[in-house]
Amino acid sequence: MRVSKLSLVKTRRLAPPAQDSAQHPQLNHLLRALPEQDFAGLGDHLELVYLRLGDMLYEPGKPLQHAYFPTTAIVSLNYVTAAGTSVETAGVGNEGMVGIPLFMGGNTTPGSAVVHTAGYAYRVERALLKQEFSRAGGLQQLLLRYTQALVTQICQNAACNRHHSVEQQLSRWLLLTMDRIASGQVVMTQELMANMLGVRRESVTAAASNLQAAGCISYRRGHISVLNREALENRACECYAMVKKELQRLMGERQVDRQ
Amino acid sequence: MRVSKLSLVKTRRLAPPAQDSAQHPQLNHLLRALPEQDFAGLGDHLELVYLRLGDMLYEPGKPLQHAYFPTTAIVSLNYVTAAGTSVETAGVGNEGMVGIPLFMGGNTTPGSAVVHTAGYAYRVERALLKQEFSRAGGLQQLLLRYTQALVTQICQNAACNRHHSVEQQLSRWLLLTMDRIASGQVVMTQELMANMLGVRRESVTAAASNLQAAGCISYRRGHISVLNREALENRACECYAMVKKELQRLMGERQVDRQ
DNA sequence: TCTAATACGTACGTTATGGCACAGACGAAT
DNA sequence: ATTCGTCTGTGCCATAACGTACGTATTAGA
Repeated sequence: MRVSKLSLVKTRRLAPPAQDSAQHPQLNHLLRALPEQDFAGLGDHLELVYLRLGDMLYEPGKPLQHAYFPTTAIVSLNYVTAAGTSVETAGVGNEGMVGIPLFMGGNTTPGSAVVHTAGYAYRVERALLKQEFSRAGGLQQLLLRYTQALVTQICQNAACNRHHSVEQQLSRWLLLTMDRIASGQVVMTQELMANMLGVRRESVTAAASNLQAAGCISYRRGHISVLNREALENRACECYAMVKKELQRLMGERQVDRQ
Repeated sequence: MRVSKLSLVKTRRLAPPAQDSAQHPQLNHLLRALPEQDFAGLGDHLELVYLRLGDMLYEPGKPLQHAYFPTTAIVSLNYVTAAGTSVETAGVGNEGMVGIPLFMGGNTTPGSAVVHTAGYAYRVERALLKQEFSRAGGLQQLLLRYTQALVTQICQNAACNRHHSVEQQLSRWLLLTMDRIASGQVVMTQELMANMLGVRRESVTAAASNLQAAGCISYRRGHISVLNREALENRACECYAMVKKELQRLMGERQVDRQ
């Protein structure tokens, strides 16, 4: 039985790089989009944390204590089946927030949230987030909008899992991940990518090999770079574009609606 | 290319049965769970409508005009891929509501909502729902909780699509559907079920045939009955139980939280 | 520089599902 | 009762992805 290794990641727990000073809440798109008066309630309580690869931000059934707004970290929302296999239902990077159930009222989920790209995030405590959310102001509107974008991503994943090939899915996943990082290089083993996609490691190897042969990407031992973005987009299914478009529509330049 | 026929359903558009009088908003679990003072704002504006098989309650990208609270109808939330294939991302029956994007702020979705079991629903107009939602009272809490339950269902579907067999998925789908109807009999062709699950009709035939041979169900031309529920649950993946449990946890007897 | 651990490549058989084609069976309407 | 449209059963082949096994390459650290 093939079992997810996500929760077993044994990794060099690198200390956070020294340049914390380069971090700023505005690097997170949600925090940046927040009108000043709404940000005020959170600002003082934002805590900068370094998230290491493999850190589990929340576990199935356990109450969440914080909401996280990633800046350079990327977090994967996972489901693990009874048989031990896993899938990523959605990814969260600097465009979003981890901890939706906090304000939805459930406090827990049957899924888990695991860091798949180490980096920084700002976090706030559960009680404060709930309090600010209940003010029914800009924060609430923004978070609800974001939730809808997240739901779109999850739906698209469900469709993608059913109908698209591993190569298409890998392409989609790479594009979505690249959009969340500044470096232009994904640092991740094929084994971990396979866990995200819920496929065999060998299938990822084959797909990556194809993509490299086609000149879309280049990779070496735990590092992937995109060489030709357009070509990669052509090999991906429409799911990438759909998710992107919907995120743009919901979170884009549009001001928070004052209704 | 195999294409979803959901939107092409050509069906005898049966007139609604005469016993409308048997309908009542309380048949919908959300409306029933609503505290009196919260229900008051909606009550007068609820409109009873009969939903016919194949009716599309909303289409990709088109603004929703109403929210629907099914009583005897069942609605399928679908995604259609670029290639024309489809999947159900979630189903909505008397336990829920169709039209989450109304209060999430997006007004539209990239998916669609199609009636898969004809029946009744109460609906309210978009503006009214938004207004009542923004009161930040019991209705808001209830709808947010329900949204989380729905998200759970979608996530579970995503995992299920990846890892479980057609037979397991058919079993899960049947159980979820049975829970939403009073008659104990699902009225639906295998072709439509195949569209829901995003698989071939022949795969459904094979799976249904197995389940019948095992004594779990019995079926004839467009009608399926469950003979042995426990046996069917054993053949389903854990996804059914997970979704059920989470719905119970979030929406169960618990009173709306007054925080 | 060597070694061990880790990551990636490849290969072979198995299986579930898909695509397609067509036959048989049912049931509603004439 | 017959007819015709619809639904279901079955068979055949193609293929994508899986399970497993093992070999090779790269990197970190001694």
